[in-house]
Amino acid sequence: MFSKSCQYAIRAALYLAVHAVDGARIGVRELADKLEVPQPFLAKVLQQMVRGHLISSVKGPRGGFFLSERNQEVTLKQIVLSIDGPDAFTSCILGLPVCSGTHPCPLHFQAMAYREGLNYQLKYQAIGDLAQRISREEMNI
Amino acid sequence: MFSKSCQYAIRAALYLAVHAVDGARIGVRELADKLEVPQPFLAKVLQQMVRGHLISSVKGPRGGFFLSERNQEVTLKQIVLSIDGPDAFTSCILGLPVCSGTHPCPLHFQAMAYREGLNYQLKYQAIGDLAQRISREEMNI
DNA sequence: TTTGTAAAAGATATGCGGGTCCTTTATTAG
DNA sequence: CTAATAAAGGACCCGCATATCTTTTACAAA
Repeated sequence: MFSKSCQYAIRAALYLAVHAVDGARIGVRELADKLEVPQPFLAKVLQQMVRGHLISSVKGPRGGFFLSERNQEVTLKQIVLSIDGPDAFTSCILGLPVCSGTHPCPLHFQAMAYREGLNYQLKYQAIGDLAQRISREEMNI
Repeated sequence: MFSKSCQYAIRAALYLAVHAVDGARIGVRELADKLEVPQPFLAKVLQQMVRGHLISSVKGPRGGFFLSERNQEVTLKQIVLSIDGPDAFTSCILGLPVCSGTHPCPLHFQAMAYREGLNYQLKYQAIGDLAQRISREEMNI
């Protein structure tokens, strides 16, 4: 479903939303440590996210990554779109090049029903909001 | 979601169910041709399916692949299980090693709803039945 | 202005799913 | 029995996501 990059991206964004509060910044080191993912690779994903304006960063001492006000409004869908591209939700589950409502594959409608459901969720989950739920319910990231 | 191997497997099984009727056999050549997939790779997938008793084959002249009575009862879920293994539906959508109802990731319940629905469909779709729907509604395979 | 720090950037490696090729074995038609 | 045919099996290759390493750039504190 999601690529490793995308999974890391989502988890990193959520971690920042929960922990990089009140102007605090978090470095790759801590981030990679807490998420238990390879540090150099995570760094790549993070800078890709910065370029896509999904998260923010400052260099230098006491620098690191964080979420601006605007970043808090970013939805999970935007992250997926930015990292994995637009095909993640639209491509045929059987890999057919042409598969639509009018020319469906045998699994088209089943797959669509459930993907649209998830799609809808991601579309309306802003990182900031989700972060509150995570803190409240003590979820894993 | 599904690996290429698994997609090919499902499509091949469905093609056989629709076209390899009345004791007719179909060779890799035709199968690869009609499904528009690489022939040697499809051959691998097919023999894997034979070993898993998902489809049947006979060697020699007029040989090829086909579905026995028993094969017709095979469900899509069995195919997925046999090719992609049991993690296809159970692994965490964010890649967390531990993610369950009691220790959920932030997307656990949304993802579950989505996957369980599809899972249910696959579990109860026998290849033979699905093939009839495909013929009836002239679907792509 | 200098120095330490941390991200950005670029170049490079690796593992594995995906894909190919070649040889062997089984079957069946003649 | 033989020859033709088609699947089975083994060995191999390749591209890309994934991962790493090194150098450069920016910033902040003193």
